[in-house]
Amino acid sequence: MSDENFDLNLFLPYLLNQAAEASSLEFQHIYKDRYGMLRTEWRVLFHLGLYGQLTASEIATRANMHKTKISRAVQKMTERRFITRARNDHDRRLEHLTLTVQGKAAYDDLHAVAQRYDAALTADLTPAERAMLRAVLQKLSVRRKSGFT
Amino acid sequence: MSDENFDLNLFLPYLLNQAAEASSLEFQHIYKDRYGMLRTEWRVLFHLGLYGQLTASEIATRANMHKTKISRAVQKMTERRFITRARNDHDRRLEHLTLTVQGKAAYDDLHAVAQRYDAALTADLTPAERAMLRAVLQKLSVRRKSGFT
DNA sequence: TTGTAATAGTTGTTTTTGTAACTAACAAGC
DNA sequence: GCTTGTTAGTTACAAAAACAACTATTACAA
Repeated sequence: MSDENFDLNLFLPYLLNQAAEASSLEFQHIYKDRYGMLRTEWRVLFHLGLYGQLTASEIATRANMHKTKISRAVQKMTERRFITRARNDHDRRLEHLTLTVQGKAAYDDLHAVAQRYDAALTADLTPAERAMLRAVLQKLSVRRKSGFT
Repeated sequence: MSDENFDLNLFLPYLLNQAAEASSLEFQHIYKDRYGMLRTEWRVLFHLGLYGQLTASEIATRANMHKTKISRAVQKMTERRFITRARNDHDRRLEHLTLTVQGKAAYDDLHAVAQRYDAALTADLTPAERAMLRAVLQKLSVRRKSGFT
């Protein structure tokens, strides 16, 4: 139609979304089936597993998720004994989150899966391609403060 | 923690999601602000704009979206006079969708924005990097029939 | 102090999505 | 003709996300 050079599959935001969805699909099934987790919950689990004790806000900032999402995820994961919460005595607004033994076990399990999963996804890429891909994606992940028209 | 080599920002599904979200953000504001469209609606618009007359199922297949999403998007866009529907006389289950003049205008506008937007996103990539990125993302976009554990 | 603003986190309400069940139309075998 | 199965699309209900308003606590300045 109007421009033969433009194809929806070449529009980066669209293409990225397709790739993100497709590549998340199987992994999503795994954490859902094994632990009944939602995407947000899985992310919280990994943040705590990888980076240790964090507050809800810290996770929200690191993961670019709204605090209400974190709040509800933490609530559910606390009920299910994956997380323990501890008030900070010096600033009682803060709550430090940590994985329980059970939470750590779930994390270790999914962490191992994630590594293998990632390896499988990138199996047919050259090391150079892998490195480039990650570098470019990191760049694209930076939230630009708008100014586009 | 357990493996120093594994960082959440190196886990491809996560990284892809971050990049997809970040890179969609500004564009999302544009089609939402200008035409009150949702992501699904924007996608339908582009499919019809780029590929001409299609049925709902065809769009669903091409865009990897569930037919209920398409159905609702089409309904809203018909109300707003962006799309016209026409029954197929030979198979009255089918409905051919076409953009109205207004729909075409919206498409043309957003299409131009998309091109500039894409260019801006990839401005600091070399041509080789751009080509490689798109090729890899296309590969990753293919729905694999599970079989992972 | 005390009043104002800022931050952490929660709760309530509205949108949007996901899933399953449904209607209508066609196809193919008997 | 009649079943039985399949496909296109819609609708209804449940799950999840987005958004705004809220409480509680701290910071800080008049």
